[in-house]
Amino acid sequence: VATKKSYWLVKQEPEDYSFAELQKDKTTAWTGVRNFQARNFLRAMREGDLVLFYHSGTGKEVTGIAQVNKEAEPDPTATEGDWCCVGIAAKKPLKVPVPLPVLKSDPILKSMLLVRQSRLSVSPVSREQFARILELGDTRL
DNA sequence: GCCAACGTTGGC
DNA sequence: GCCAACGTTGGC
Repeated sequence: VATKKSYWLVKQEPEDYSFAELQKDKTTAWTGVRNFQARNFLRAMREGDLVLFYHSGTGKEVTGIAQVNKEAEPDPTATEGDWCCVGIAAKKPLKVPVPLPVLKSDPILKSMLLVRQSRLSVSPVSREQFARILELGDTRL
C-alpha cells in the first residue's frame, strides 16, 4: 500500500536541541509537544516522511533535513493528558541554511504555516515548498 | 458559553 | 526590552 509521502517542519531552539545534536544522536524521540494542533500533525506523520528542521531564536533558519522513523506513540515525558511523540532521524544538513527573511519573501515559501503562525512547533509543508527549500539550500537528497 | 486576565513564545 | 499572536484559566 503505497502512501503518498508528506512533508513537515519541526522547530526547536538550537540551545535546547540543535540539528547538530540530532546528527550526533542519529535519531531522537520528538517529545514535549503540548499543543493540540501540533500534536495532530505529529499523529499524521508516516514513516519515511521528510522533515525540515528549523532553529528558532538563535539562527531563525531551516538548517537540516530529517526523516520520520517512528510513527506517533504516547509521549513518555507527559505526566498527564493525551500527548504523543514521533521518532526522527537526521538525514542531511542544508548546505546553505534558509533564513526566515527568505521564507517570508519567497513567493512559494511565504505561505508556509510556520511563517503565518510562528508559535506552532510542528507544521505541514507542501511538496513544492520542500523542493524550494532544497533548491535555496543548495542541497539534494 | 463568554470574555477578561494572564502566561508563553517568538520575532524584531 | 517590547510587542503581537496565541493558548489557558477562571469568574460570571
